[in-house]
Amino acid sequence: MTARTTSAKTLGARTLGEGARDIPEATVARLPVYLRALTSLAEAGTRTCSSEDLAAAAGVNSAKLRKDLSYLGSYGTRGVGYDVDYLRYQIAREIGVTQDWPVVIVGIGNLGHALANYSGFRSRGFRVVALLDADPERHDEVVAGVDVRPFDDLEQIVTDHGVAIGVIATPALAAQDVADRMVACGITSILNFAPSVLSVPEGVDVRKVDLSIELQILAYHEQRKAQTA
Amino acid sequence: MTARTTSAKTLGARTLGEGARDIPEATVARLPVYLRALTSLAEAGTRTCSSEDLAAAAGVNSAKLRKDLSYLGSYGTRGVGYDVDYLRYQIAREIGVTQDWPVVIVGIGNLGHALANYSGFRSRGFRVVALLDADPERHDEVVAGVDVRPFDDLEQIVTDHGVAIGVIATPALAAQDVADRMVACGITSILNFAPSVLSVPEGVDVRKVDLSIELQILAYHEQRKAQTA
DNA sequence: CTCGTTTTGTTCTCGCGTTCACAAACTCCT
DNA sequence: AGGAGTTTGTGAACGCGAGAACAAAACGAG
Repeated sequence: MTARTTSAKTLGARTLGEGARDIPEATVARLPVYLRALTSLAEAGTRTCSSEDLAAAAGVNSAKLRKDLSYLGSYGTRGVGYDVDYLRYQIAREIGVTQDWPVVIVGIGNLGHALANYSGFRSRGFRVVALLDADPERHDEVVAGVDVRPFDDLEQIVTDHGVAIGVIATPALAAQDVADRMVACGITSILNFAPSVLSVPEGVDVRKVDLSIELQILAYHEQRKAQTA
Repeated sequence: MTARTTSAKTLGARTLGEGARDIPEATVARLPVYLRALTSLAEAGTRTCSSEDLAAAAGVNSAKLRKDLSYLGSYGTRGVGYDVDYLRYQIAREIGVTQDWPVVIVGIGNLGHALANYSGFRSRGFRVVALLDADPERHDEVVAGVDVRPFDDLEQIVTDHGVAIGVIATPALAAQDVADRMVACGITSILNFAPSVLSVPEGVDVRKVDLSIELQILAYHEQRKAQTA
């Protein structure tokens, strides 16, 4: 009853006078893809594109794309298409990547290293303000220009920088403890790379990325292919 | 029309005399989670568990869990629950992780390192048989007990080891080329970590893991929280 | 100004996935 | 042996998302 992943249900009950549109979760998950496709088009010098073009670049159906964009508003021009830069800005604003998001990463193993160095974060407004690890031997290291600090500094860092998003890249056993500490400090969004199910209170969003699960899904389909062949 | 992610549609049209059950895609995605939960229960010494117990450990609704398991067969006992070891074996067999899956990883940057060292692969039957990189400077390195080899060795390795699954951990620009080469060598399942949309022919499964997209989804919800507050 | 062309925004329908609710089946106790 | 208590497996209802199809709107040619 506690563990809650990002769910559209709680967001549906929103009586906001202003924008008030609640975008379906499936659409939210695709907006970043559209954003990347638009960036790619802009870099190629394209000023305007049709929904067909953009859908092809994003790898989705054009009807689905138009419906997704319609949740944001009417940013296209019939008979013409979408202005690449304008649409890009609108999506970026809607997702929230026009602002700066301070992020802490806990667990500086192989994966933590990779995440800290990942350029895709910084380019989208995510700024790694701290790397934390429980192991004192790592506290001298400097990874990606940020030095590794003890896990107990979490609260200090979170309050100092106003961190709302935390990334867990620890072993499975430590993940729940880290999550609890994060929540206690005021973090309300967690990206969990540890292979464990997290329990968090209402109002905290958790997204899970599990590398081995993805491979297992592929293995299942691969096995099916082999059986019929 | 070419890019196809793992879809239940094509699997539905299957006239297999034997097991012939086509498991819904959503269920397939949860089976690895159940598998991990069962392993965890087994390590804790639990011999038997109810659907309620297992559902709690896996972080899902118990009704959903029971329905998911019912696609595999009737492996429980009413009034008692499920035998942990037995169910674990059945799920593992269904997914295909009882067998050995040779895997190649292309792109040995930070993420490639992390993937090569990830213990969760080996423990589930995935064996990294080769690490490939286009950069000649890396061909001397040994990562996770496997030495890095030139990308052109791909075909040789795939045929030698019967590799069916490939992992792409290259920059975005190289990803499509790598995918094309993989497909040409006979690889039919690709796990793509590069932030780009892959085009592959019918019959090849692609799963995408995009680190920055996950953060952007969290940012969207975080922004919504802040707006109403 | 009018007509034809292009492309968006939206409505409608269908299928999948989730959840509830309950009958069937098993155990244990008396 | 019989009944009370559990727990599974599944039928049915419901809601969300995908895709097709079309009407509304903009543009350009004549």
